[in-house]
Amino acid sequence: MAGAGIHPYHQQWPPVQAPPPPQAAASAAAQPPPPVHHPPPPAPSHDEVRTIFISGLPEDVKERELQNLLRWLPGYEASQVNYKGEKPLGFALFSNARFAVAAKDALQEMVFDAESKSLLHIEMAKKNLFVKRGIVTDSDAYDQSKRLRTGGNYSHSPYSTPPPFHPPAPVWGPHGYMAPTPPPPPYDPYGCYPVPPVPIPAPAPVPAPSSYVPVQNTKDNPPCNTLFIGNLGENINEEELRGLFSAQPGFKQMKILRQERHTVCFIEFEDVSTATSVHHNLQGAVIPSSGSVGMRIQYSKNPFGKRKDSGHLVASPSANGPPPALTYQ
DNA sequence: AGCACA
Repeated sequence: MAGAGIHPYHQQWPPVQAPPPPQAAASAAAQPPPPVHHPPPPAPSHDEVRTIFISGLPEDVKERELQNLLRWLPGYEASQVNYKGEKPLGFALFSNARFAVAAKDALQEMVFDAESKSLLHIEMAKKNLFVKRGIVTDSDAYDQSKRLRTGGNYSHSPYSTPPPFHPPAPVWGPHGYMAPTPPPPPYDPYGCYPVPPVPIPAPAPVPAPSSYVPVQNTKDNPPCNTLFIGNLGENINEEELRGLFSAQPGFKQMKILRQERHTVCFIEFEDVSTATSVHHNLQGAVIPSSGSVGMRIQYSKNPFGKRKDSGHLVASPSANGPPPALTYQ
Protein backbone atom coordinates (compact mmCIF):
# COMPACT_ATOMS: atom_id res chain seq x y z
CA MET A 1 0.00 0.00 0.00
CA ALA A 2 2.79 2.31 -0.75
CA GLY A 3 1.88 5.91 -0.99
CA ALA A 4 -1.74 5.60 -0.12
CA GLY A 5 -3.17 8.95 0.67
CA ILE A 6 -0.14 10.73 -0.63
CA HIS A 7 0.21 12.61 -3.81
CA PRO A 8 3.34 11.26 -5.31
CA TYR A 9 3.43 13.91 -7.91
CA HIS A 10 6.68 13.68 -9.64
CA GLN A 11 8.74 16.74 -9.80
CA GLN A 12 8.24 19.06 -12.66
CA TRP A 13 11.01 20.98 -14.19
CA PRO A 14 9.96 24.37 -13.16
CA PRO A 15 9.99 23.14 -9.60
CA VAL A 16 6.78 24.73 -8.58
CA GLN A 17 6.07 24.42 -4.95
CA ALA A 18 2.37 24.81 -5.29
CA PRO A 19 0.56 21.54 -4.83
CA PRO A 20 -1.40 20.31 -7.79
CA PRO A 21 -5.01 21.38 -7.84
CA PRO A 22 -7.24 18.74 -6.39
CA GLN A 23 -9.38 18.15 -9.42
CA ALA A 24 -9.57 19.97 -12.69
CA ALA A 25 -12.91 18.57 -13.45
CA ALA A 26 -14.34 21.22 -15.66
CA SER A 27 -11.84 22.26 -18.26
CA ALA A 28 -10.14 19.24 -19.58
CA ALA A 29 -9.56 21.04 -22.81
CA ALA A 30 -7.00 23.75 -22.49
CA GLN A 31 -4.15 22.85 -20.24
CA PRO A 32 -2.75 19.43 -19.64
CA PRO A 33 -3.98 17.79 -16.51
CA PRO A 34 -1.88 18.12 -13.44
CA PRO A 35 0.53 15.31 -12.85
CA VAL A 36 -1.55 13.79 -10.19
CA HIS A 37 -1.42 10.14 -9.74
CA HIS A 38 -4.55 8.57 -10.99
CA PRO A 39 -5.61 5.86 -8.68
CA PRO A 40 -5.40 2.81 -10.80
CA PRO A 41 -8.30 0.49 -10.94
CA PRO A 42 -8.17 -1.96 -8.10
CA ALA A 43 -6.65 -5.32 -8.61
CA PRO A 44 -8.45 -7.06 -11.40
CA SER A 45 -10.89 -9.35 -9.78
CA HIS A 46 -11.79 -11.06 -13.00
CA ASP A 47 -9.93 -14.04 -14.24
CA GLU A 48 -10.18 -13.27 -17.88
CA VAL A 49 -7.08 -13.78 -19.92
CA ARG A 50 -5.25 -10.52 -20.03
CA THR A 51 -1.93 -11.80 -21.17
CA ILE A 52 -0.46 -11.77 -24.61
CA PHE A 53 1.85 -14.31 -26.07
CA ILE A 54 4.74 -12.96 -28.08
CA SER A 55 6.73 -14.90 -30.58
CA GLY A 56 9.16 -13.78 -33.19
CA LEU A 57 11.60 -12.38 -30.71
CA PRO A 58 15.24 -12.44 -31.67
CA GLU A 59 17.15 -15.22 -29.98
CA ASP A 60 19.23 -12.88 -27.95
CA VAL A 61 16.37 -10.79 -26.67
CA LYS A 62 16.66 -9.58 -23.12
CA GLU A 63 13.85 -9.37 -20.65
CA ARG A 64 14.60 -5.76 -20.29
CA GLU A 65 14.33 -5.07 -23.98
CA LEU A 66 10.88 -6.45 -24.03
CA GLN A 67 9.94 -4.56 -20.93
CA ASN A 68 11.22 -1.36 -22.38
CA LEU A 69 9.04 -1.85 -25.37
CA LEU A 70 5.97 -2.95 -23.51
CA ARG A 71 5.92 -0.50 -20.73
CA TRP A 72 4.66 2.14 -23.09
CA LEU A 73 1.46 0.30 -23.53
CA PRO A 74 -1.49 1.23 -21.43
CA GLY A 75 -2.34 -1.22 -18.75
CA TYR A 76 1.01 -2.94 -18.94
CA GLU A 77 1.79 -4.76 -15.76
CA ALA A 78 4.48 -7.31 -16.25
CA SER A 79 6.29 -9.33 -18.80
CA GLN A 80 8.53 -12.28 -18.99
CA VAL A 81 10.63 -14.07 -21.53
CA ASN A 82 10.80 -17.80 -21.55
CA TYR A 83 14.05 -19.11 -22.93
CA LYS A 84 13.32 -22.75 -22.35
CA GLY A 85 12.31 -23.52 -25.88
CA GLU A 86 14.20 -23.11 -29.06
CA LYS A 87 13.00 -19.59 -29.56
CA PRO A 88 12.40 -17.16 -26.78
CA LEU A 89 8.75 -16.66 -26.03
CA GLY A 90 7.38 -13.60 -24.41
CA PHE A 91 4.40 -13.10 -22.20
CA ALA A 92 2.98 -9.82 -21.10
CA LEU A 93 0.32 -9.21 -18.56
CA PHE A 94 -2.01 -6.24 -18.74
CA SER A 95 -4.44 -4.93 -16.26
CA ASN A 96 -7.39 -6.15 -18.22
CA ALA A 97 -8.28 -7.99 -21.37
CA ARG A 98 -9.02 -4.86 -23.36
CA PHE A 99 -5.56 -3.54 -22.79
CA ALA A 100 -4.14 -6.89 -23.71
CA VAL A 101 -6.04 -6.93 -26.95
CA ALA A 102 -5.00 -3.39 -27.72
CA ALA A 103 -1.41 -4.31 -27.07
CA LYS A 104 -1.72 -7.33 -29.26
CA ASP A 105 -2.95 -5.20 -32.11
CA ALA A 106 -0.41 -2.53 -31.52
CA LEU A 107 2.49 -4.93 -31.58
CA GLN A 108 1.23 -7.27 -34.24
CA GLU A 109 3.81 -7.78 -36.95
CA MET A 110 5.96 -5.08 -35.50
CA VAL A 111 9.62 -5.13 -36.43
CA PHE A 112 11.15 -5.78 -33.08
CA ASP A 113 14.67 -5.71 -34.25
CA ALA A 114 15.59 -4.37 -37.64
CA GLU A 115 18.97 -5.95 -37.40
CA SER A 116 17.74 -9.46 -37.13
CA LYS A 117 14.61 -8.65 -39.11
CA SER A 118 12.48 -10.18 -36.43
CA LEU A 119 8.78 -9.64 -36.80
CA LEU A 120 6.70 -10.04 -33.73
CA HIS A 121 3.72 -12.24 -33.78
CA ILE A 122 1.24 -11.79 -31.01
CA GLU A 123 -1.58 -13.93 -29.79
CA MET A 124 -3.66 -13.89 -26.72
CA ALA A 125 -2.09 -16.26 -24.25
CA LYS A 126 -3.79 -19.43 -23.16
CA LYS A 127 -3.62 -18.40 -19.58
CA ASN A 128 -2.45 -15.44 -17.62
CA LEU A 129 1.14 -14.80 -16.89
CA PHE A 130 1.88 -15.88 -13.42
CA VAL A 131 3.59 -12.98 -11.84
CA LYS A 132 6.05 -14.57 -9.58
CA ARG A 133 7.76 -12.20 -7.23
CA GLY A 134 9.82 -9.51 -8.77
CA ILE A 135 7.31 -7.20 -10.28
CA VAL A 136 6.62 -3.82 -8.88
CA THR A 137 3.38 -4.25 -7.13
CA ASP A 138 2.14 -0.78 -6.66
CA SER A 139 0.65 1.31 -9.36
CA ASP A 140 3.92 2.03 -11.04
CA ALA A 141 2.77 0.25 -14.10
CA TYR A 142 0.32 3.05 -14.62
CA ASP A 143 2.54 5.80 -13.53
CA GLN A 144 3.50 8.29 -16.10
CA SER A 145 6.71 9.01 -14.32
CA LYS A 146 7.85 5.57 -15.23
CA ARG A 147 7.04 6.18 -18.82
CA LEU A 148 9.17 9.26 -18.77
CA ARG A 149 12.19 7.52 -17.61
CA THR A 150 13.18 6.10 -20.87
CA GLY A 151 16.59 6.58 -19.35
CA GLY A 152 18.04 3.37 -20.47
CA ASN A 153 21.46 3.26 -21.87
CA TYR A 154 21.04 5.64 -24.69
CA SER A 155 23.77 7.89 -23.49
CA HIS A 156 25.20 9.34 -20.40
CA SER A 157 23.12 12.41 -20.62
CA PRO A 158 19.46 11.77 -20.18
CA TYR A 159 18.69 14.96 -21.98
CA SER A 160 20.58 14.58 -25.18
CA THR A 161 18.93 11.91 -27.19
CA PRO A 162 15.36 10.93 -27.73
CA PRO A 163 14.40 7.32 -27.55
CA PRO A 164 15.52 5.50 -30.64
CA PHE A 165 12.13 4.16 -31.38
CA HIS A 166 8.64 5.45 -31.41
CA PRO A 167 6.43 3.98 -28.86
CA PRO A 168 3.62 2.14 -30.52
CA ALA A 169 1.42 4.98 -31.42
CA PRO A 170 -2.14 3.97 -31.71
CA VAL A 171 -3.00 2.94 -28.26
CA TRP A 172 -2.09 5.36 -25.63
CA GLY A 173 -3.20 8.68 -24.44
CA PRO A 174 -1.39 11.32 -22.51
CA HIS A 175 -1.57 9.34 -19.38
CA GLY A 176 -0.77 5.95 -20.61
CA TYR A 177 -3.90 4.41 -19.48
CA MET A 178 -6.96 6.40 -20.26
CA ALA A 179 -10.40 6.27 -18.99
CA PRO A 180 -12.48 5.35 -21.96
CA THR A 181 -14.40 8.59 -21.75
CA PRO A 182 -12.63 11.51 -23.39
CA PRO A 183 -11.70 11.35 -27.02
CA PRO A 184 -7.94 11.25 -27.17
CA PRO A 185 -6.21 14.19 -28.78
CA PRO A 186 -4.35 13.55 -31.98
CA TYR A 187 -1.38 11.50 -31.17
CA ASP A 188 1.90 13.19 -30.91
CA PRO A 189 4.69 10.90 -29.83
CA TYR A 190 6.47 13.49 -27.81
CA GLY A 191 3.75 16.00 -27.29
CA CYS A 192 2.80 14.55 -24.00
CA TYR A 193 6.16 14.81 -22.40
CA PRO A 194 6.34 17.57 -19.87
CA VAL A 195 9.07 19.25 -21.77
CA PRO A 196 10.61 22.11 -19.91
CA PRO A 197 9.85 25.43 -21.53
CA VAL A 198 13.33 26.64 -20.86
CA PRO A 199 16.63 24.85 -20.91
CA ILE A 200 16.89 22.72 -17.88
CA PRO A 201 18.48 24.63 -15.07
CA ALA A 202 19.79 21.39 -13.83
CA PRO A 203 23.35 20.39 -13.19
CA ALA A 204 25.42 18.91 -15.94
CA PRO A 205 26.66 15.72 -14.33
CA VAL A 206 23.35 14.21 -13.47
CA PRO A 207 24.04 10.76 -12.21
CA ALA A 208 21.13 9.10 -13.81
CA PRO A 209 20.53 5.44 -13.27
CA SER A 210 21.61 3.44 -16.22
CA SER A 211 18.38 1.54 -16.20
CA TYR A 212 15.60 0.20 -14.11
CA VAL A 213 14.68 -3.28 -13.16
CA PRO A 214 11.41 -4.26 -11.60
CA VAL A 215 11.68 -5.01 -7.95
CA GLN A 216 9.42 -6.54 -5.46
CA ASN A 217 8.40 -4.22 -2.75
CA THR A 218 5.46 -5.73 -1.07
CA LYS A 219 6.39 -5.02 2.48
CA ASP A 220 7.03 -1.43 3.12
CA ASN A 221 6.89 0.75 6.16
CA PRO A 222 4.79 3.81 6.77
CA PRO A 223 5.89 6.76 4.69
CA CYS A 224 8.47 8.90 6.36
CA ASN A 225 11.28 11.22 5.40
CA THR A 226 13.89 8.51 5.35
CA LEU A 227 14.41 5.87 2.76
CA PHE A 228 16.02 2.53 3.19
CA ILE A 229 17.86 1.24 0.16
CA GLY A 230 18.61 -2.38 -0.22
CA ASN A 231 19.49 -4.81 -2.94
CA LEU A 232 22.46 -2.81 -3.97
CA GLY A 233 24.68 -5.57 -5.17
CA GLU A 234 27.98 -6.63 -3.72
CA ASN A 235 30.23 -4.17 -5.43
CA ILE A 236 28.26 -1.07 -4.95
CA ASN A 237 30.27 2.08 -5.24
CA GLU A 238 29.51 4.53 -2.50
CA GLU A 239 30.36 7.60 -4.51
CA GLU A 240 28.10 6.53 -7.27
CA LEU A 241 25.34 5.93 -4.84
CA ARG A 242 25.87 9.22 -3.12
CA GLY A 243 26.02 10.99 -6.44
CA LEU A 244 22.68 9.66 -7.44
CA PHE A 245 20.85 10.39 -4.24
CA SER A 246 22.44 13.64 -3.28
CA ALA A 247 21.19 15.06 -6.55
CA GLN A 248 17.61 14.29 -5.66
CA PRO A 249 15.38 17.12 -4.61
CA GLY A 250 14.97 17.30 -0.88
CA PHE A 251 18.10 15.31 -0.12
CA LYS A 252 19.50 15.98 3.32
CA GLN A 253 21.87 13.26 4.32
CA MET A 254 22.77 9.73 3.67
CA LYS A 255 24.34 6.92 5.56
CA ILE A 256 25.82 3.91 3.94
CA LEU A 257 26.08 0.76 5.90
CA ARG A 258 28.42 -1.93 4.75
CA GLN A 259 27.42 -5.28 6.02
CA GLU A 260 28.92 -8.65 5.32
CA ARG A 261 26.79 -9.53 2.40
CA HIS A 262 24.47 -6.66 1.92
CA THR A 263 25.26 -3.05 1.74
CA VAL A 264 22.29 -0.93 2.59
CA CYS A 265 21.84 2.73 2.94
CA PHE A 266 19.63 5.32 4.54
CA ILE A 267 18.75 8.65 3.11
CA GLU A 268 17.04 11.48 4.82
CA PHE A 269 14.96 13.94 2.86
CA GLU A 270 13.47 17.27 3.73
CA ASP A 271 10.05 15.83 4.07
CA VAL A 272 7.90 12.88 3.37
CA SER A 273 6.89 14.11 -0.01
CA THR A 274 10.37 14.43 -1.42
CA ALA A 275 11.20 11.06 0.02
CA THR A 276 8.10 9.70 -1.58
CA SER A 277 8.93 10.95 -4.99
CA VAL A 278 12.37 9.44 -4.85
CA HIS A 279 10.87 6.23 -3.53
CA HIS A 280 8.78 6.26 -6.63
CA ASN A 281 11.20 7.54 -9.20
CA LEU A 282 14.22 5.47 -8.35
CA GLN A 283 12.59 2.22 -7.39
CA GLY A 284 14.48 -0.49 -9.20
CA ALA A 285 17.15 1.87 -10.42
CA VAL A 286 20.35 0.30 -11.61
CA ILE A 287 23.62 2.14 -11.45
CA PRO A 288 26.81 0.83 -12.97
CA SER A 289 28.39 -0.50 -9.83
CA SER A 290 25.25 -2.28 -8.73
CA GLY A 291 25.69 -4.74 -11.52
CA SER A 292 22.39 -5.65 -13.01
CA VAL A 293 20.25 -5.59 -9.93
CA GLY A 294 17.70 -2.94 -9.25
CA MET A 295 17.83 -1.27 -5.90
CA ARG A 296 14.93 -1.79 -3.58
CA ILE A 297 13.62 1.33 -1.95
CA GLN A 298 11.54 1.27 1.16
CA TYR A 299 10.67 3.72 3.81
CA SER A 300 12.92 3.33 6.78
CA LYS A 301 11.69 1.64 9.88
CA ASN A 302 13.47 4.21 11.95
CA PRO A 303 13.45 7.56 10.28
CA PHE A 304 16.18 10.03 10.91
CA GLY A 305 15.27 12.32 13.70
CA LYS A 306 13.02 9.88 15.47
CA ARG A 307 14.60 7.93 18.20
CA LYS A 308 13.95 4.31 18.47
CA ASP A 309 11.80 3.59 21.46
CA SER A 310 14.28 3.31 24.22
CA GLY A 311 13.34 0.25 26.20
CA HIS A 312 12.01 1.67 29.39
CA LEU A 313 9.57 4.02 27.77
CA VAL A 314 7.57 1.45 26.01
CA ALA A 315 4.57 -0.30 27.30
CA SER A 316 4.30 1.60 30.49
CA PRO A 317 1.47 4.00 30.02
CA SER A 318 1.04 4.21 33.76
CA ALA A 319 4.51 5.61 34.26
CA ASN A 320 4.91 9.10 35.62
CA GLY A 321 6.18 10.75 32.53
CA PRO A 322 4.10 11.78 29.59
CA PRO A 323 3.52 9.11 27.03
CA PRO A 324 6.15 8.96 24.38
CA ALA A 325 5.00 11.24 21.67
CA LEU A 326 5.08 8.66 18.99
CA THR A 327 3.24 10.13 16.12
CA TYR A 328 3.47 8.86 12.65
CA GLN A 329 2.81 11.71 10.33
C1' DA B 1 15.97 -9.94 2.81
C1' DG B 2 19.68 -6.98 4.74
C1' DC B 3 17.08 -1.05 9.00
C1' DA B 4 21.77 2.87 11.67
C1' DC B 5 22.33 7.22 13.62
C1' DA B 6 20.68 10.94 16.76
